[in-house]
Amino acid sequence: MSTNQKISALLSHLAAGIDLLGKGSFRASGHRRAARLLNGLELDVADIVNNHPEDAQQRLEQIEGIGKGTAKRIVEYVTTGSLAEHQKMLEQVPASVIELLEIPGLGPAAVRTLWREMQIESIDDLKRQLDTDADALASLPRLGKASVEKIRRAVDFRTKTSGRIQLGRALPFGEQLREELREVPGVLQVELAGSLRRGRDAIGDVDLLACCADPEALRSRFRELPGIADLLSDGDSKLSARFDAPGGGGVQVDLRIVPRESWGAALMYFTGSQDHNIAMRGRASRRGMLLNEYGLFERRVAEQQGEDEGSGGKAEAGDLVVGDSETAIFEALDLEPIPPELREEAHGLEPVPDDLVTLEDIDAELHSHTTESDGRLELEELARHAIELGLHTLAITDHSQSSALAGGLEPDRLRRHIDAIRELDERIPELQLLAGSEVDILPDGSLDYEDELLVQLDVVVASPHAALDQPPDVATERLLAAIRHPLVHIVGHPTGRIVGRRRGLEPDMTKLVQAAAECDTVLEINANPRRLDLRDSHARAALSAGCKLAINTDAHSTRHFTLLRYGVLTARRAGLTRKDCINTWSPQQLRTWLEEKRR
DNA sequence: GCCGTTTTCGGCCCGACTGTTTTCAGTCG
Repeated sequence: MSTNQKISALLSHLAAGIDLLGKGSFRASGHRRAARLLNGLELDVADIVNNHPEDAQQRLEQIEGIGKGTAKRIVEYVTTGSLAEHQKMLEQVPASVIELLEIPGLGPAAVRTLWREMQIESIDDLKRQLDTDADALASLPRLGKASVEKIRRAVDFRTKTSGRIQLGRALPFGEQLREELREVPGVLQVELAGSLRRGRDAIGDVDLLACCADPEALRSRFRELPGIADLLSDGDSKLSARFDAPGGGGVQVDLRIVPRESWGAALMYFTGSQDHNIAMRGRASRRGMLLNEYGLFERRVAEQQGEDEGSGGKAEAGDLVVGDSETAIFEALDLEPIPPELREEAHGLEPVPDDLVTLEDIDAELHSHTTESDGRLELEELARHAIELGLHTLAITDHSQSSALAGGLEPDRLRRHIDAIRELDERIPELQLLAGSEVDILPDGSLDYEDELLVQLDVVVASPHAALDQPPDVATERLLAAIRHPLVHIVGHPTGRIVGRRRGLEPDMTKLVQAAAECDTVLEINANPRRLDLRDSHARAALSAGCKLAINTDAHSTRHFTLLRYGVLTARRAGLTRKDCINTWSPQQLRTWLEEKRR
């Protein structure tokens, strides 16, 4: 974890403690806001504190959203390694009590009651109480039989699933539900919303938005969807259920039914992010308008009755300006439409480059495997498939010798493989076939083949595969060595993380992206949804340092080519444009770069 | 906690749904 992330986690935790102690919910949400901001911040606050010890506090306060309090806490954490206020909070609230807030349906008030009235201090305590004497729980103030059953189901659900779901599983699942609902007679629109629409690498639940001439037909179809396990709420405009997700585990799905005239406002509202919505509302407000999930309205100040007169009325919605289309709302607020992927705090309401990369722009795959190492397809099958997909360039990059389990090639076998690739390239003029290798970056930063062999390859993708739990400073040097190696073109899945499973390397990204920009070495966004590595925030940092990026599927089979869209979503979240994405280049432009990079 | 062409103090997104109440608090997104 970077320092930013560590402080962010501490502030979130502190916020939860403040909530439980009842010490002001606005203070708590202020901490949460600062935590979110730090998490998405490109620059490293530790650098600011270390490089400018005399005026670090003032420099930090320059950052929008960081005030005196947070600046002070950042300095304290970087210089001492802890936060006194957080320690003090932990003396009053056990960490295991804070964990209870992770159970859906349990908020600060309920957790406080469980803790104070029944000495329930952990999820295990809660499970035990549910098993032995659930009635005692039901007798607590503002609880009851129905609430307790809800909590029981939520606790069971939690033990079955591990939090967020990878985008690669959630998106096809959400799309399938969307198609089922689109078949309901009278349906006008059904769309995915939430973090799924924004293309985040992992999502907490699936949000669906619909409008329909016959809402009851839609509601009853939803209640009967295959895989539904538990209907959580069942109102006129909002239904919510837990589903058994494909491949085990479960996922919560929310369906909201909105009036047609509010479609755009509702889609915008439920797509988020929260920070984006707040920024949009703020912009509307400054322009004398009011934005909510029903539309963009003229703002009218309500006349106050009686004694309150003169104390300033509450703003309320006047005439509808626009509501049925997202684009129209952006335009009414003098903004170019912002695609869902960029509706995050890191992007703000900045203009969007008009050549933001799209799936259709990608014409080259620069990282793929054949049966020669651990791929499923023979060389020629793979090449033919690439042609069917309309690619003009395919790099064959089988594993190097150290990846023994993946059938990595010893030097002699690689030499023969290069010959086979070149021979095939001659035979199929419609595809530019590149002879490459995915060379292991060994733990010490050296590469898995001698330069004499590497130089014979058209393209070298260097990737870390082992020792992925190295300390950050060792990982930084290891990856820097690969980035600076004159024969390396691309660094593949640079951190080796697996979404939600393996943290992977945690190098100093600022140093890596600077070096990559200087050496003209390309960093990969590995499109496999298990990886999505570089992740969005790292890719954004790379772009602002002036790096070029590749989006590769790392294909081991035909199915893997379909994963490209996840890489593109991640790239768009970082703001990647066509010109900075080498997979969009022409065959000649690519060939020229590959050769000139080595001069 | 943060912020300021409505404010340096007093606001902070706000509506739907549920369950426990008997008019509303808590939770969620």
